[in-house]
Amino acid sequence: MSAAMSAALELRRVFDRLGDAYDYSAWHWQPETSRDYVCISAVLVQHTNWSNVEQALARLDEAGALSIDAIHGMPPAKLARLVRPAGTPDTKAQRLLALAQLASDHGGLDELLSQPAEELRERLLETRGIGPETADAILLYAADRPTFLVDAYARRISSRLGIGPAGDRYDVWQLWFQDALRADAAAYQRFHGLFVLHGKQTCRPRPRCGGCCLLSVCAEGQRVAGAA
DNA sequence: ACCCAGGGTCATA
DNA sequence: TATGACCATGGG
Repeated sequence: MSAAMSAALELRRVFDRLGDAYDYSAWHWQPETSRDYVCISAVLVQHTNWSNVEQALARLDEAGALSIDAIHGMPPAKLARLVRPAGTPDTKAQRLLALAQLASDHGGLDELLSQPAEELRERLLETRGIGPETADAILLYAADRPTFLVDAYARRISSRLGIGPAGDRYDVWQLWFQDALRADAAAYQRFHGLFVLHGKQTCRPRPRCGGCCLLSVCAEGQRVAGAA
């Protein structure tokens, strides 16, 4: 059996178990989630706990600024005040403004997102503060394009299972996942959501093993007795 | 009082 | 190419 094939089988098993263990409906980026919400929260969640993002989103909502249009052209200091709970407020305000400007340049968010996937990804990556992961979050959840969203959990969980490529290059990991798992946007959304739901739980950089994770290895990286 | 978070950019070697 | 500093708030 080829390495790619066994990786695919292993990953399918992992997602089956995660799907049994976690309630995917609790995941916050659902198909019906608005595009504005996805785009804004994708920026806010950079290196940030989701609970902080929620606080920032609530403040934006109160201010009537939970949309790309409303953010466009807003004074940076004002926007920074609103997103402060998400951390690095000045940086994130700038990034949101850059994204809103990009949308405006293309006739609005819907028009921007309706471009072919490759062009859209290029435009996003040219935008200051939007790197590969944020771009793919927007592609996958706001534009509904099939792209594997690689995050710290996807890498960490896979590495601890003993699969996945060496190193941490985004494009390498993405190709590896996509080669192993050919799927549509809905499936890639689910893969990502399940990785995060699980990863938040127990997959710290330096694992402290309190109860074991639901995969075949515990958070310390040791095999769990009796696990499949 | 730590450690951590679903990144990205920039400076250095 | 690869590594480290920096951003900065809130939760465990």
